[in-house]
Amino acid sequence: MKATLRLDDQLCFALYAASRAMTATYRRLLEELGLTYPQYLAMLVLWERDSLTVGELGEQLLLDSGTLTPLLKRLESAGLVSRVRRPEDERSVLITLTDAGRALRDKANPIPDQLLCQTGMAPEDVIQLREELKTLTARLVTDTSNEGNTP
Amino acid sequence: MKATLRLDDQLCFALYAASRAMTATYRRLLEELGLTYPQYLAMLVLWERDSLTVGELGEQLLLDSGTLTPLLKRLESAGLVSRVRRPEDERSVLITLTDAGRALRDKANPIPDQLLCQTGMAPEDVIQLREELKTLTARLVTDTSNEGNTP
DNA sequence: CGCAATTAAATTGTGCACAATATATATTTT
DNA sequence: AAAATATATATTGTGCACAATTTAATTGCG
Repeated sequence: MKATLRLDDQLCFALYAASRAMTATYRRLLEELGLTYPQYLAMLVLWERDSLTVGELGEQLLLDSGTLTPLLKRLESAGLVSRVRRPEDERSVLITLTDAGRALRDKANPIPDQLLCQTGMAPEDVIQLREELKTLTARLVTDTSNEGNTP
Repeated sequence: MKATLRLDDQLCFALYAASRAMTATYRRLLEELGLTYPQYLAMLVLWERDSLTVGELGEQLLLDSGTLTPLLKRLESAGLVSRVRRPEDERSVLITLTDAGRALRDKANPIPDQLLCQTGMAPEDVIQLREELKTLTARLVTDTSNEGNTP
């Protein structure tokens, strides 16, 4: 059977709509932390392992310096991270949490549960969907016809 | 069990990464049509039902005029659609395909199958994932704590 | 060593998303 | 009918994404 051009049939649109709805949900949760959703993702990575280079952060988030540099400058302006050139290799920039950045983690702690609640899904269903999405991402990213892609 | 702050555990990030990977895949497919991915979505709606107002288009795509107006102006510059005020209500703007816009559908026809191929997924699995995502979107959007959201 | 090639970030430019506001037209109320 | 209200789109401003280019530092090679 041939796939159609109907909007309703497109996996891509279901994905795109869900991703935007999810970001909108986070926007409200993150408002009081003063973070945007992509900034929150960067903070998640830093809370797990502090002092990463821009490149290492980008590897986790699948984002390049064109996106991360201005985002990290905003986090720096907000007093949450510091950006310093690595002495042993001045090409890379180390991103390190400030005390305020580390402290923000406490305010972020309830967010994952709040979000789970908003999805109205059973935790095991969330896990299954999440893993399906990871598989899909891996297939789309590693596809050979994808060579030369960002980042 | 408590949900964690680990990036790897987040449904939101799996969704965000998958959506961006999907868009990147489309970017290559759409290059020869001269369309961006959101422009392609708008064209999908118009190919299904021509002559829609900006608002009706936004209802389908869950986008507001702040996003659509400039996008549609670019489609107009590309000669694919026309934008004219509705005579019976000059507040709304009718978006109508040009001959070139209608003709572009032929070039778009193979795309859904090409994409299905790139996902490496069985069609029935794609359908199931798509419907799960629609359910999730509906839950996130209709959530009462979501009132006052865009659009 | 000296220089080409490589690597890491930053910069520039385009196109979304989306909040907030403005503008213009239509409808309702008084 | 005039004023108030509502509706539809457009505009403005911020913050991503991402391609392409630039800048600066490091590595490799002859």
